[in-house]
Amino acid sequence: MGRLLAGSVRLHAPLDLASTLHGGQAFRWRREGGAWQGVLGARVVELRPTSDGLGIDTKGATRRALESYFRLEPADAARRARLAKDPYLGPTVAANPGLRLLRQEPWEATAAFLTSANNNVLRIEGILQRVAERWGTPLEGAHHAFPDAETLGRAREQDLRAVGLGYRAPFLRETARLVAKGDVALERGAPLEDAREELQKLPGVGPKVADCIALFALDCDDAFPIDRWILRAVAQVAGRELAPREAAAFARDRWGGDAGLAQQFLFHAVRLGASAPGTSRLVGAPQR
DNA sequence: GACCAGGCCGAGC
DNA sequence: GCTCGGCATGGT
Repeated sequence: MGRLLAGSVRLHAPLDLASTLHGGQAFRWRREGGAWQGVLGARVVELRPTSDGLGIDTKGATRRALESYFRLEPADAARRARLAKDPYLGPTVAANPGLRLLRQEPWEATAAFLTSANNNVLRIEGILQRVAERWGTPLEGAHHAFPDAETLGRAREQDLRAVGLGYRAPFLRETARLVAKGDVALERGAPLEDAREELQKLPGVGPKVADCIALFALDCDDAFPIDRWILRAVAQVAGRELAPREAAAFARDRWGGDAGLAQQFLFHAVRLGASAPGTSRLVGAPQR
């Protein structure tokens, strides 16, 4: 399978594939033995840690594409260094050098996080897989490209419901139509407030989903998506319960333009804690 | 059989 | 402006 093997690239950077690709940012990567397989654009990509554990061997994508997707860039390193000095977040940052923010394709991220509303990660993954299998272009290895907005805008609502979208089916369909028509632009480079306003024109996209799209696809590094998990994590940092609006202000004050990456560390830490009873406290949080 | 999941929408104040 | 109920679905 020459196409899958093409573009072999070795990355030398701390890159924890499990926490990054399976940590609530992206939903279409699959672990195959010791490797992770997914789709970037129209190409199947395979990622495998090197035997020394210090790098990643990749197939199917260019170095440029991978460095963009995993944000292997100076600005990210600087962000990490600043967060490492945060008294609460520092130990978590130091303990997880390979946890990264992703720069995903905007339309797929929009569809994915619209699907994520009031849903859980396992179901989101299943739904998006079925959407890709049903409407996406087949690729090698039983993978599929994610269907474009025009295609999903033409899908029948009952078919979208049948893959598990439930009441989100008409939202996804109408959102796809608006994006396909160009009525709503999914473009990088706009300030967070502008991106949020534009994204929330889409049905099924509210403040939280808009922040996820802005952070994980549109380069809004100050976006701070607040879900139930993050609210719990921020409460730990702040030492008291906060309303979502207060939590947003807290994050803005404390982490500013680094809030998005801070959020990913918080999400990782608090979810890890939830799956390991007795360790829910953030690494480095004060004893109370 | 509740309750929860990376919430949003529309109705009623 | 705000709060609140409803909502598809599948797993604990």
